[in-house]
Amino acid sequence: MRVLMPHYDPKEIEAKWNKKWLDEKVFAAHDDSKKPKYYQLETFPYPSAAGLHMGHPKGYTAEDIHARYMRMRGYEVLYTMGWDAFGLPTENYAIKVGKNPKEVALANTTNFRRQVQMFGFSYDWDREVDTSSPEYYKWTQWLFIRLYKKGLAYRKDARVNWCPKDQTVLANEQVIDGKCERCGSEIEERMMEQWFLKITDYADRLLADLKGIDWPAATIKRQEDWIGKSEGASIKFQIANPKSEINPKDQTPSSDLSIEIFTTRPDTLFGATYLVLAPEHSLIGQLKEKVGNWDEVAKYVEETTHKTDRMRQETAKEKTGVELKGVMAVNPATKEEIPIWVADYVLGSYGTGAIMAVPAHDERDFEFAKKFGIPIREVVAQETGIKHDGEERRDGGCGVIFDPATQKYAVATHPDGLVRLFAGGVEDGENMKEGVLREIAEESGLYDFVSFEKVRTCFTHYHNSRKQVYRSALATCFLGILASGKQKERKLEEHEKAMELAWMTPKEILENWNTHNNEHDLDHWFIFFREAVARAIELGYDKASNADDFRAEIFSGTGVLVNSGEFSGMDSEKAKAEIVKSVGGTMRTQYKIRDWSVSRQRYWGVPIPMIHCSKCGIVPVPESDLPVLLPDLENYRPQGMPPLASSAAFINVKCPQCGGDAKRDAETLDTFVDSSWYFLRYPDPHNDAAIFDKQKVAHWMPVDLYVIGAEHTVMHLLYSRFITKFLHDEGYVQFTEPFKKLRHIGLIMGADGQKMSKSKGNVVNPDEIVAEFSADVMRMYLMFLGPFDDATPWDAKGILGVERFLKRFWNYCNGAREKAATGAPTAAEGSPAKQTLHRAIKRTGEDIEAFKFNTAISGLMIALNELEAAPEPLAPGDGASLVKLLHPLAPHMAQELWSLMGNTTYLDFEPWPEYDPKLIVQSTLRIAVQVNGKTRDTLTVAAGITEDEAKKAALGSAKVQAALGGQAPKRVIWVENKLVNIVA
RNA sequence: GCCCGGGUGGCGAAAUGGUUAACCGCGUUGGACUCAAAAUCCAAUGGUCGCAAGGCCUUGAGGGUUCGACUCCCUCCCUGGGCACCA
Repeated sequence: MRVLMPHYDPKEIEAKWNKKWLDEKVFAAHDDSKKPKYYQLETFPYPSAAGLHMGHPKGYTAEDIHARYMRMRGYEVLYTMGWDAFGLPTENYAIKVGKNPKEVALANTTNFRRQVQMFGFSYDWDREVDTSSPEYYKWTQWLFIRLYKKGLAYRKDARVNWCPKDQTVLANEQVIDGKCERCGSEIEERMMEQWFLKITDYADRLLADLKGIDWPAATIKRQEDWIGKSEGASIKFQIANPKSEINPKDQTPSSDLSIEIFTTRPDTLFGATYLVLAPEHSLIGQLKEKVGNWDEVAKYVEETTHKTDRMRQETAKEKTGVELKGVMAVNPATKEEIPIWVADYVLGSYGTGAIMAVPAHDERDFEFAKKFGIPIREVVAQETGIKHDGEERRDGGCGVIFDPATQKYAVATHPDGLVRLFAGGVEDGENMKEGVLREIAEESGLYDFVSFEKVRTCFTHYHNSRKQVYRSALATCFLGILASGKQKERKLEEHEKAMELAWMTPKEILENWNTHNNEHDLDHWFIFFREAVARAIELGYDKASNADDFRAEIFSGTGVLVNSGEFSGMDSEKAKAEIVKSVGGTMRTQYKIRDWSVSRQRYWGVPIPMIHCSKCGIVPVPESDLPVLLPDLENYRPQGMPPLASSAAFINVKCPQCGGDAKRDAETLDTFVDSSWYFLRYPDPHNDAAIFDKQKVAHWMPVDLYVIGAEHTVMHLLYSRFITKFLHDEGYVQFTEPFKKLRHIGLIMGADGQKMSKSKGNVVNPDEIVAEFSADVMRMYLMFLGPFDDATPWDAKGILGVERFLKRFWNYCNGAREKAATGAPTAAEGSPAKQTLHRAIKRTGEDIEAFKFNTAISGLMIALNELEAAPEPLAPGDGASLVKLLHPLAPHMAQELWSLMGNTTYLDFEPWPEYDPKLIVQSTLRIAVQVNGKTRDTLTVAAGITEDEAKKAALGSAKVQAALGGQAPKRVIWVENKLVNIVA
């Protein structure tokens, strides 16, 4: 008898179930459900004219799998869709096709809705939101007014990023490499009065609350970097009365003028040899009368402030600046007068716009000081070697001697074949330089130098092997340039008798001492020598060595203070607070994050609900008058001024406060404001009396799982966190973090491994794939391609494997059902087929929870392969379990199979099958037998074998004996249920 | 320059200290069915030497730790992404 199997027709099946799911509102989330809640959020799309790109269905499929799985696990799942419909691309597209943005947006969302419904995503469609609808943006405006009333929305004249093509201002985050994120035009900078949101007030909390949320570590780090917390100090430098007589007419007392700087390294204060003001610094103007070279300064300020950040960055390699001649500042630690410069390597927008420059310990200051010949004073000695208890202190120094005549360096050679620098301790009554000169003369006889100058200081820990003591020393290195080869008679101590003077190239020297430095005793010599060679090259004496191999490097780490008055000898970290205190400075925390610029001079956005009155100033629109509707405009194109300004009907209004003539704000809000709170609306999407019902939000929030593209790691997430904290402070929500768990979607690349883009011609259209295969096949293939958060290329052939699997799955399930109906025997308790099923139950559930969809699918493929090979089909109940496993991944087929089994329910509310741990345990095990870590045999043994039995069996293996070759085992290692390793 | 990922067959990838690394799938080769093709099914498929049995080699390169390393540590190379004068 031939069984007539139902034909698998995905088009029909998918259309049928998609319609039923929608019509019967199967996935409506019930506020009053007794089940535990689970809120799943996915980035609501920006509905572009191009329709879904591959990234959308990839992320949405993962969420849908998870949502359906959670429903089967007994959760009441809130899972929704909405549209981030305001924004520039829609407006630009509308301009291009000569239509109204509203019309374009409607067509786009309609197309997006059709597409996502085609995939069968299990959304609660009654909760759909659209940021461009007045019902939604009424509350965006309300939120803005609340922020304003708390002083968190304010206007300031600011340098803004202006996109000449889009005719609008962009947030810093929307400028990529100096170009507009959207259209790629080169950004200009303009001064303009703008609305800002004071996110900086929340910087500390935005940083602190990153602890304890389940987000990818890299995303947390990027948020931390963006917030950019620095602990430091601000210190005032008094301006001294001019020393010179450049401008004798200037009688203003200058003692009350001071420059406040911010530094993270107050420990280096004694090394501050000049100050730098940013070109924007207000003090520059105040000093006009005192500055001797005002014209030059003014010209520099003019030039640099008109440079955009982009242009500053492009010329960043070369430092520029002008000294304010005739004005000096007083270093509060050394009381020394130091020059003041204006230079654009200091940013006006960070800290106080002024710095103390410490060229010895800051890369940028070093570069600048070298270029302009400003003194470099070392105040931190690098610590080298390994610290030991009971060290004795003995300071000393060493010399690197260069002979220009032979282009070689002098070192001391010893019978042990190693080389050392000439070095020694300082004796009473000597300073460091004298001591080192004396030691060199005694040890090498050399004394006739053109120059002998200090190179670098280190604080070193070492072991004196001759005296068997641990020592620490402040060690100073000098570079001596030989004038002549004249030598005095050497005066060597007993232990130095074998020492010889040798001349070598740097390469030879480094090769010789690098080999025996096991205690790190000579780390400082290594630093000294490299630095001395770099100096010799720089001074023009050493012409043979390669400047790239020996580049002068400043030390910017922490260490032991030197040349720092009473603080000398202290640990630089510990000295920070004390130095700040001693000069009357204050410890202070600084952030990189800037306030959020939200004004946009475009049409297609939320009108800013503010009124400008000539009498009352800025007055918010009364909440009862919200929403301020976006008017329909004939000409909405930007023309350098906001489009709304051209509409007299919109712009002219009576002041709500005084009743006089006033004007509405003509700008619209950045779309990131729209999307910074949409997740709070889904729990109560149709509320007309409030932004949301507190109870409903308290019930559903926070979001349990948010799946989002990795491109949103900074802006959207930071803004959403900010708004959440604000609403918390206002008493609207009781949590402070909106998203408990976050997962990122890896890109789907083109077949060529490149990002999909129209210009590369490697774009794959989801509509076409679904038409050619089916929604279920496409869902499964998107998940099967690779790990969810990895970028993986789309392989047009690979999808065939998934299609074959689903067809086989269909045939197997129907075949098994019909065979069982004929009364044929089915897989019994304990049979291999039954074991296969239970292993699959375990694996599928675990992998879905861990977002390992590729291995979940692979596991089901393995299971199907085994089931097809099994002699008997699964019994009907077990077949039902198998169908349930498929359901989250390919819901249309699973639901159809479920229905063919005679069920009338929806699988989403059927319980996920439980696996029986007893069925998963194997009765026999395969144990690896290794000899010296190489597997030589495998044994099949009964489960629960003891260590002794296993070892005995392993040693009895002929292969093992052959591999041992007669050697007696030294040791036998047993790893339970896994292997025996015989070490011979 | 700095900070994160990543490098495994012809391809997408599994395995994150333990059963001779490569599961699952794509592709390829051979076979069955067919007049033929598609579809489907069966078998083979890391490299290398060998008629074979079998041996040797293999997770970017080199070192190290370990009884045992794709997995942990160090150095380097390549690659994707982020930040980039933030004092």
